[in-house]
Amino acid sequence: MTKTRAELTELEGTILGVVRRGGPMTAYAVRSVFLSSVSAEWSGSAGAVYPAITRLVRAGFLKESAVHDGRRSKTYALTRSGIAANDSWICDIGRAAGAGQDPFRIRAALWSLLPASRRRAMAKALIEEMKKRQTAVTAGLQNRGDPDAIMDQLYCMLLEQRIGWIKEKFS
Amino acid sequence: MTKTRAELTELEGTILGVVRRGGPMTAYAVRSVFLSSVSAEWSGSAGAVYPAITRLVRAGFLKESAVHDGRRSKTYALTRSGIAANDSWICDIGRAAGAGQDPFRIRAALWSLLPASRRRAMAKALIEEMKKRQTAVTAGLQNRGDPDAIMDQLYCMLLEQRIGWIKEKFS
DNA sequence: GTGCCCATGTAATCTGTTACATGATTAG
DNA sequence: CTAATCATGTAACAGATTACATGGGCAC
Repeated sequence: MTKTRAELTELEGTILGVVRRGGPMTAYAVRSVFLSSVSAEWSGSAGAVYPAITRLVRAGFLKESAVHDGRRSKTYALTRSGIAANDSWICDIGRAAGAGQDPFRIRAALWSLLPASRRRAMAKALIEEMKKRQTAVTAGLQNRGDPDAIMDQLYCMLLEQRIGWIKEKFS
Repeated sequence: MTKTRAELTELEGTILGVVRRGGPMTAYAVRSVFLSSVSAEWSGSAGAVYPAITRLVRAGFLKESAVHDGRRSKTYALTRSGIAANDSWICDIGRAAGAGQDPFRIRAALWSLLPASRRRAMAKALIEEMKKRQTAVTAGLQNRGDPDAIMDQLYCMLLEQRIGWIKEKFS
């Protein structure tokens, strides 16, 4: 009886998704996706990714793939049960309907407490930052053969809606 | 020299915000806010809230308030520096512009991998769940003198946008 | 008086972060 | 050859979760 956790963490599920979409790849490549992504908010730290992959291998969801690149790298791919596990993870309605610990919403609820001048300054700076990120994401969408396309598109929509909301409320 | 962390965690900042808006209150009352909130996604676990409040007291951001309720409860309120700390936390542009580890976006990026029938079933169930949450949040907005109003409103907007997006993409 | 909610806390565990350590391979 | 990048990992630490432990006050 191997002790098995009931559900994948968000990081584990995301790693499976990245490998599934990106084809057989190394742990390092998975990290790079996180490190370079504008909208996937993980540090991509080795201390998280390597242990997570170890867990996924032990659980039988990832296996070392035959594909190698001449380096000393290990390349991973999803197993059958890895695909099944990822399927039910992406179909987890309860989690998909939530917004996580959204740092924008949590703050927005408190902005009314600020003095008007500071609130206006904050709104202006925030809109600028959001537009900058939209630009960065849009540029990324054009340059790449893009695995992150949908996530980035949704992030852009989110930013668009929020910029509108801030303008309406704090201007 | 007391060792002081540079920035508040999301939980710490949120606790300060809850106490600031809700007036002097007990740790238990803070937990109840998290436990009952549809849109603030924390477990409200004692093991997170009590230690966090202890840290905030030690940092000088919360103090035991004079207000008591006849029980053995301790009631907390923000200090001057607690208000200042919360102000700069809610004005943290870098974090406010992000969307956190949004469980919807991460999954949406992978739904194209599902067989069409399963995808349609998932889309239908998800829309239902989202509508249910909208109803719950809307009901809450009417019943209460509401501290969570803005956060819940933004959650509703988010759900509205996503329901539209799912319908457009997966129907 | 007994069950339920108020109220506070701790212990074990898990996951993720930062920072460090190491070495292979390739581009200039 | 040497610097940058590829590549893998560990150690110390922080923060959150679940589950447990405890006890006071109130309603029936």
